[in-house]
Amino acid sequence: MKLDAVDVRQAASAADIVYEALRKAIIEGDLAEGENLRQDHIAQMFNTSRIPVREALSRLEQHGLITTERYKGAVVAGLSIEEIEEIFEFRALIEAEVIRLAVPNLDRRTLELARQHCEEFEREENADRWGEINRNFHYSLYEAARRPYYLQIVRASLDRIDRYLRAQLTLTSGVARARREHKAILDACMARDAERACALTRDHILDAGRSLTIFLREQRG
Amino acid sequence: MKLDAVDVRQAASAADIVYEALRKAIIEGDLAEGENLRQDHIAQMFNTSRIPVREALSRLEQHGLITTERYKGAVVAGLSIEEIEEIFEFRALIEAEVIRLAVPNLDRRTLELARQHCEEFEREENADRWGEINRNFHYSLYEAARRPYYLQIVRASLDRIDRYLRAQLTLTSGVARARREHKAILDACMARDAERACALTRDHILDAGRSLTIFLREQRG
DNA sequence: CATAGAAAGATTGGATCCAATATACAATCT
DNA sequence: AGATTGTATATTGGATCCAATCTTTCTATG
Repeated sequence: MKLDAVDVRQAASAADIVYEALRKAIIEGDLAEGENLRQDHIAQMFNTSRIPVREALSRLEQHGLITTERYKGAVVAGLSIEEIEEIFEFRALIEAEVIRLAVPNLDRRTLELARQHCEEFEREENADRWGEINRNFHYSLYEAARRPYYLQIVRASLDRIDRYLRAQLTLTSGVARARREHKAILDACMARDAERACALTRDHILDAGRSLTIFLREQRG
Repeated sequence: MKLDAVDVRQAASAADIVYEALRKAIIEGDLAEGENLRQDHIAQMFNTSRIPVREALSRLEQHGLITTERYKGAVVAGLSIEEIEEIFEFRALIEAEVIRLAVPNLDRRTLELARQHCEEFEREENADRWGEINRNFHYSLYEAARRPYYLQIVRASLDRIDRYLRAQLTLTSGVARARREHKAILDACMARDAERACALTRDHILDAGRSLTIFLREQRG
């Protein structure tokens, strides 16, 4: 018998589907911050009842992507500049450490994959895809750290600020710098220089954070 | 008009109450790992319907305190020794950094509060209370870092391993060492020595982790 | 006796219904 | 007119009901 068996136990529930769709929409900035999320409205969009929607909203709230008030409903969470700064600082700490732990475990295959993502990020001209490719590049390296708990936290913290990071890439012409920095990080990884990869990752994130907050301070007044 | 107004908006919903109760029970080890959590059963215990229970369970799952399988239900999550080691390593990284950031902001009042928690931890003989006092001591210092996002992560990661930490304190006579280490950390804070407080906190957590994993390896075979 | 398969019971996921609360707006009073 | 109260509507939180799935038990059969 030849077929791609999938684990039925993890088939997506309605709540899973709604959650993933909303998460993606918020991360990619398709839902503006402050926008109301009406249970009924969303339920109709997905051809389901409000129950799975409520579960999805509950999960989003736990991850800080929306805020809810009793009897008032959910709105897409916005972050103050201070909060954004804090999350970038946090990411710099964690992701630098993750890279340090990853370098000794990098094999030829993983490095080749990372190189491909890096090149794709260099070539890609469609700004809408930068966020995703950027994520793929970093994750392909992070995986080698073999630290599922760290990675879960990294993912959650990246989710919170991904919208802003995408804005930073497109609106402040941060791509050019990101491209250079990615190459430098990849180089350090290929040279098995954990300390250098760690320091470069840290600076990469802090640079992006600084550039973003400068931009936001101008924009928000 | 003279009355103590409370903000009605943050009155607890049924789901909040169930969530907090289950969280506490899991953290404190009153619910054994692997134990089934039947929606109906819990609903009856709290005199409510299954809907708020389901929301509470969903939140617990997001925080990793339980695992659920579709149509099968929820069980209290257990951690492998490797997972426990990873979380301790992670905590050492974060909490050390938090203390470093906190020290410059420590005022007389905060230090006095921390000193009281420290003394309480020294005096307390009831092992059931060590976990909570330990938490209070560390948190009273961490607050001064003024990093809400970091603290949220710290809380979540501590929640995951609190059961085991409590076991470590009582079963491996880790209290004596914890008491010494707390005093050393407090001393460093009072001396405004951020680097020393940082290093001591790091060692404090790694020590506890090592002691715990040794114990668990014996116990679990 | 062991085992495959069917039937029954238990449990979860989702839909629908009801109650509690918030918001918007009209009515009333000064 | 402006402020205040009452009312209608919209929306959420929770209860109840139904369908899908899992688990257990029972039975027939070799």
